[in-house]
Amino acid sequence: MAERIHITTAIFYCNGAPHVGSAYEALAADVFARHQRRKLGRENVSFLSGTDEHGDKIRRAALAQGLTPQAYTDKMSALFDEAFRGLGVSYDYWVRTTDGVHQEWVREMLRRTHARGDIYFRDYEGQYCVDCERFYTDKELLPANVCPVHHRPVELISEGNYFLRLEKYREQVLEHIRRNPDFIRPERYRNEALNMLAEPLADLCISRPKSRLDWGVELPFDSNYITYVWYDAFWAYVSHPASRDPEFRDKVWPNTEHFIGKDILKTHAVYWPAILLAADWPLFKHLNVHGWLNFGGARMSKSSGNVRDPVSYEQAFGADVLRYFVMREVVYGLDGDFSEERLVERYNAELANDLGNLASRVLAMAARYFQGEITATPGAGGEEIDRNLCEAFRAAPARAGAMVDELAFNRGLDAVWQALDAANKYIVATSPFTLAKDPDKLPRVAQILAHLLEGLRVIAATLEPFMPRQAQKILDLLGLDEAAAYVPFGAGLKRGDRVKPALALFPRIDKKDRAK
RNA sequence: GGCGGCGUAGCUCAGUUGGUUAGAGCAUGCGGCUCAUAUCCGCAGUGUCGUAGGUUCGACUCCUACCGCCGCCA
Repeated sequence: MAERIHITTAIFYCNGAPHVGSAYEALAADVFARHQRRKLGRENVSFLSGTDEHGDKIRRAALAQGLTPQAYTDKMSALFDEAFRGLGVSYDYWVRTTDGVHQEWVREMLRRTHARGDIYFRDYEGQYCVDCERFYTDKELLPANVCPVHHRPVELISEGNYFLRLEKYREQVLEHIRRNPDFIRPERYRNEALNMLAEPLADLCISRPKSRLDWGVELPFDSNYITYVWYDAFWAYVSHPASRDPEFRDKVWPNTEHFIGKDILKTHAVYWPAILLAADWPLFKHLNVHGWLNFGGARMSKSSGNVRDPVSYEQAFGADVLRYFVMREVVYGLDGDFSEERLVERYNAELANDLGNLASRVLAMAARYFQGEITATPGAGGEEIDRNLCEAFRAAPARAGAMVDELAFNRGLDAVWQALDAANKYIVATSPFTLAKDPDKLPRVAQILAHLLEGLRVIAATLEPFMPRQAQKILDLLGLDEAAAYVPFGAGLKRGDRVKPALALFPRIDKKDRAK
């Protein structure tokens, strides 16, 4: 029986519009998910994303626009959903933390954890920052009791609250990370997590009194309180699929791949595992941590004003071009730089000249010399140069797939481009356009084109996770349906198949045009 | 203050357990082809591999110190 896996992005806190940074995370998870579906079968992969909609920041953002929190989050969640769908992000679940199924699930987990004795009540006094929605110790604060993140004064608040016994699970989480070297990847973040778990942990406050904040999930064991936003949000990874499928907990959840940004490493490497264990849930498989997407060298953030709207890039270049660029340019786990100039450079050199032009010249020759008909057997080459080319086409998908499994998206694309290079060199070396002038040599030309067309087919199939629409366009040009498109090299196109005339898949971008 | 990372060709970066004249892509110059989106192919480069020491027959790779940039924790 095939393995079933679960893939998640972070649940986006929707107090502002989505930007290229959040799109990057969704795109990385989507490329991974699409690849896994090809590998494991559509029905064995569930891919989840959604919005985190509770908490004080949301409530205040809503008020600022004269909306109720619910009306505000309806609007914002739809905005995220539309932006991601427009980029081709293919999640199976779009979870909102304000929906009924989710809230009931959170209450059930609270009940369960409380019954196990891992949630307790005590009085607490501390310096509270409304923007961070958390308490600070005195030494964490800047002079004059100012929040180190927002540089705004904190408030001294005294209240009773519910706490989760974090320290109780610290050793267990630590041990799990030690025994599973790739639990948190890349390794640099694993080391940081081990550091965080090296010292005793203060228990985690998971409630807020309704008198102060009522926009959240009510505690099942005390109606005067709601749960703190993080406790609620984590369970969004679980609530819907677990409510739908009783086998989810044991058969699917342990194979979960979380995609998160490095800013929320601590919550996902320390709090979330403890929350799971306290609720008697197993741990997930991997925490896949990515870096920042900078813009022109500067950190992209709302305060610096260089936040870029992913939709504007989608309109300018197309979703697939944006997807290709961020996956090719950024090393997963490290910070990357988003620059429009780099994007145009890569577009022209790699998409237009290498990929687009290869498709164009091969299809043009097939149309010109054989009216689009394949009159030789693809993949069954006689000469050494043919066998070498076919080997390149066989190796590329395997290599690319292995790289995506390891989150090395840029190297996966590099593997595909090695096959493209081999194809372009093969054309020059065999010169089918010269052979075609001699009618006796047309059988050889047919053989050359058959290999190239089948190679193009494999390349399109391999690129599908990265550029789903353009890949489909190439497969359409080759006249293939879904069943024939995603098979190993040599098993796709057959003698007698017909392909369509060439067209420019990626028209070159003139830099001068874009400058104005 | 503690822990960790990075510093390689003009630009962006590869260099997997130390082993022959240190690589790729982009950009630049020259040549070839004409099927193709003025595309493709070939050739040509340039480097005190952050600095100074050390270990070794041999160091971009290991060790120490320092300089610069950055991250996490406190």
